[in-house]
Amino acid sequence: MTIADVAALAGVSPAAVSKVFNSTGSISPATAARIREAAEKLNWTPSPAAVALRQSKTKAIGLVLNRPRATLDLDMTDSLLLSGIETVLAPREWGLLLYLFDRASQEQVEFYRRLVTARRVDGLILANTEVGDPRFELLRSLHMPAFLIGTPWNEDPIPHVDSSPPHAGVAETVQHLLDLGHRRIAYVGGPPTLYLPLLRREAFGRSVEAAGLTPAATFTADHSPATAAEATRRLMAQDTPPTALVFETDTMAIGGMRQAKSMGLNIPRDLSIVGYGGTPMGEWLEPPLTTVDRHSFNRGQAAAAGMMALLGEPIDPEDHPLRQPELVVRSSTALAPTREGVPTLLTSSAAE
Amino acid sequence: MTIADVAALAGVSPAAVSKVFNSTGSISPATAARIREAAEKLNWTPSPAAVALRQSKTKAIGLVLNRPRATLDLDMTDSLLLSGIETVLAPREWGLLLYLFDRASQEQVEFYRRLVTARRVDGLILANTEVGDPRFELLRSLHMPAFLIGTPWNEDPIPHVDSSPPHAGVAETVQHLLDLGHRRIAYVGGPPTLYLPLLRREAFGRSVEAAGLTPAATFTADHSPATAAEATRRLMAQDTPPTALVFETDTMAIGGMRQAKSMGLNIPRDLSIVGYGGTPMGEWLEPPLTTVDRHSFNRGQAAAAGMMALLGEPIDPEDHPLRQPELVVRSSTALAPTREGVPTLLTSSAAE
DNA sequence: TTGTATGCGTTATCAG
DNA sequence: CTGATAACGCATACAA
Repeated sequence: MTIADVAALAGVSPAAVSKVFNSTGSISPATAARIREAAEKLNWTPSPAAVALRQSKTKAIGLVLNRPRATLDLDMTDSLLLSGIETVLAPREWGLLLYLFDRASQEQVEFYRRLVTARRVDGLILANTEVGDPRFELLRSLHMPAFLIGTPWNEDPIPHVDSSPPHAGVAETVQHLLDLGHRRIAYVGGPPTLYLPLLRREAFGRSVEAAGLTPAATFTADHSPATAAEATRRLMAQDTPPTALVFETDTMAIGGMRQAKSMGLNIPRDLSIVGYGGTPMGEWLEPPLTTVDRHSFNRGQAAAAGMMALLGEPIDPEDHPLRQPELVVRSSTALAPTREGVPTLLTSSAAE
Repeated sequence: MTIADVAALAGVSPAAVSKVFNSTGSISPATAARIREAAEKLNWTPSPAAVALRQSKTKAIGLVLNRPRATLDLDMTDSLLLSGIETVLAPREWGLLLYLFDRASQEQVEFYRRLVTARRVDGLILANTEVGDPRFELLRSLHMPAFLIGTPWNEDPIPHVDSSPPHAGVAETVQHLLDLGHRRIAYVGGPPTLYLPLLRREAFGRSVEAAGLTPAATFTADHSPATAAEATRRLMAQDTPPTALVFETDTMAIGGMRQAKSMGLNIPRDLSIVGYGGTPMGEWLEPPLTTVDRHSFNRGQAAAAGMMALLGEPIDPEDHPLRQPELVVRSSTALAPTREGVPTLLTSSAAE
């Protein structure tokens, strides 16, 4: 089934068929209809391979997900991202190629270089900005359109989509805890290589300082629940442990929550916990997790729309506006532990 | 950068280059080396578009995931599957296209028909067999190679990978509960449309009956945690509630666990809970979830290897053998509640 | 408004 | 063992 068959059936030239299907050139409505009908009858659709060869465009985009073994498997915001992207591409008949990059087993520059020379996609959607991330420049120098989900770590002009500020929700989180009377609020972050988490932790520090408190933070080697649990253990073993813990990700919060409970702490009575991300699982934890929902599905849609626009596809990114992250208050946060029956909330002086 | 450039640099014809890169025909080692060197220097790789056009092969496979809105977003075994597949394809330079099928918004036959006429992939990996599933025949009639993760509902010869039996782990689960002294074990299943879950529930019934007990089961409208929670509520509100609940999926178990706890039940003291699937999150729930780990990552690898073999790629599926599901006993299961201090385990007569 | 001719980058066939 | 040539299916420039 080729364009020639359709042309023959419609009694026209292949060129005419092509023009109709690309709404280029001009074809009389009558013959256009005849052509469409013929194509329909033959169940014909332009061959992506031929089109790709002819136009050097694949109508496919690639999504690169970093796969830090321990984390991707646990957090599901990536699934939502994926889902959102596919939802935008599919109706437009664009393909979505999935690439997993495993830092542990491959060299990054080489990885992207191969991706580019493979020429399977017209553009790449990236995520997980790192401090000093060389990918934006690299891809630009390789002439591969790229779109970032997140914010570049420098002034790089790479098109991207992210909430503004990127750490949106952190200040609200702190305020929420302050409102509940918490004065000893600790932050549990991961490694400082990922940029967005870094911004969040800085934002946390600013918010806490603005309230006249001294920020306390602990950092772990990765974002896995296991290391977050260990960090929690150490924090809570102190003489004057925090009354609230803010985790850099939901995955960490889950690990921390479990650790706290295994230490006999009641959440939220003895300790309030907040995550970040909005994993759907949060709602089903015990207690349900207070977190900042980043609306990953919508984020994926926005990114896909942005990428399509970047590639010249007729799409209005405004149709897929990014929803700002929002603090979702569930039951893992509550009034700070009282002292002699008086909620800290009502005392006039901060606990420290 | 085309094959011609490489040929020129190596001082040979394009055909020679092609032969070297496809290890077809015969080329003297000397010139072959020269050609490889030239290709390396020019950073050349065959254009997938041109190859696809010429050979009508895309070196890409598609993975179709059914997306029952509420479920995909919660359970992560799909992520693991994806990850496993990609891990096998990437090193061989095959692409992985992701397709999401949303039953609610599209007609299935039409969906697959489009997928086939689009000719973007050489084969399709399917999952989530349904009773009466028409896809295997459909794709066969459309001459699209398909590989199933799971088991066909009928005698369909579609190549597939699954544990044997498909419900492996269920009997072990029941035995585990019996060993703990449970006699009132209820099953919480989802809709009867999905075939593998159906097999599991049947296996549950058989195992329980074999122990001389009467199987009790409740079914919900979908596999979401919300409906599983509601089912749990009803089950536990009975006069003589079960002492153990077996859920059809981990996602359901999570919903059920939360519900039970909100009813004041202590898990596992008052109620034992078992899931199925092996979601990585299970380890971090409170208490950690006893479940049957299906090794989804490995399952994905096996499927990818099977699909590649089916498509004639030189790969030995034996290199990616399927690991059988295994019961992972964590803390959501324990001795059945005692009567007057005596564990049911030690009484000679069953509770009912 | 429509048709013709050409080339996109490869590989398979066949002749050398 | 190697090279010339045609064809894969389509879209574009240009001629009609």
